[in-house]
Amino acid sequence: MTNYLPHPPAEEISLPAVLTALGDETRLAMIAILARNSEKAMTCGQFLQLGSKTALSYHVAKLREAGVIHVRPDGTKRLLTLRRNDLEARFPGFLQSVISSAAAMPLPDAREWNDSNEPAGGA
Amino acid sequence: MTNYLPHPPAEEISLPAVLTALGDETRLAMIAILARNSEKAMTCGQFLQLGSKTALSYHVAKLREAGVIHVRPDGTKRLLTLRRNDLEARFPGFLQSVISSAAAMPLPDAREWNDSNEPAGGA
DNA sequence: CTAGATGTTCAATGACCGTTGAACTAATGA
DNA sequence: TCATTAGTTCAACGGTCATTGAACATCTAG
Repeated sequence: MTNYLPHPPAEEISLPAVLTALGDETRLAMIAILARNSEKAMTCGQFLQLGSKTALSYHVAKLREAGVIHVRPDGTKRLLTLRRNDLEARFPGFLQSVISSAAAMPLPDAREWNDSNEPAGGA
Repeated sequence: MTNYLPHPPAEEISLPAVLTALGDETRLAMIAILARNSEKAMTCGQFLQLGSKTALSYHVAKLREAGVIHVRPDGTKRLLTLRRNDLEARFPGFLQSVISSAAAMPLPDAREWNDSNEPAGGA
């Protein structure tokens, strides 16, 4: 339960805050990608297609502070996961409808996000 | 079909735009009220509890431009209606989940919005 | 016509947004 | 130890947001 970064408790997640957090093309794309890969927790680096390191850091913080994602430090990385259960408990049906609709959207930067974009062979 | 003010066609309603439009306490309260009184088209004046005339005009324009509401001039008034069908067609389940969640929220200005708040006695 | 009611437009204002680049911290691994 | 990897922090910048007050338009009623 090592919880380094501040996350709002589930009961305090605010609807306007969540709507604002998702009302940005980049962040909406992020949660669409997170939803698609919900099995394997992703890192910030997986989203570099969507913006610079600095911009990503900013967006990740926004999503975390709004209660949309959970961020867990793991070594030098951050593991990102959607707070599906918390959001479903608070706003039933909401996240799923957003994800479904967002999945049909073109990416902001129009690059393909492979599901298999592991460094693979390593360096 | 007299359509004076510019509304985006249903197919062009954008999810980020809708999310941004709803990510404001005042506008979220407006659509919650509109949803509650969906039988009787409301006027801008019905929302004066939520802000000044000028602010309301601004928020109504935002909601209209995002495709969330339809605005029809009627004499000196404007009749506002939620674009339920258009939104449901484009983002299934989305609006309903937002409305349900927003209905459980406290009002921004914390005043009671009577369903029967006619000016009655006037000044 | 004059008054009143209902909204709009405009300029101004302070606040916040999203991005950038440079500098920085922290963990990994040879 | 030293370099690399992964992400953060900071100051700065231009842009947009939400609000205000004053002036304006427009329709309805008498």
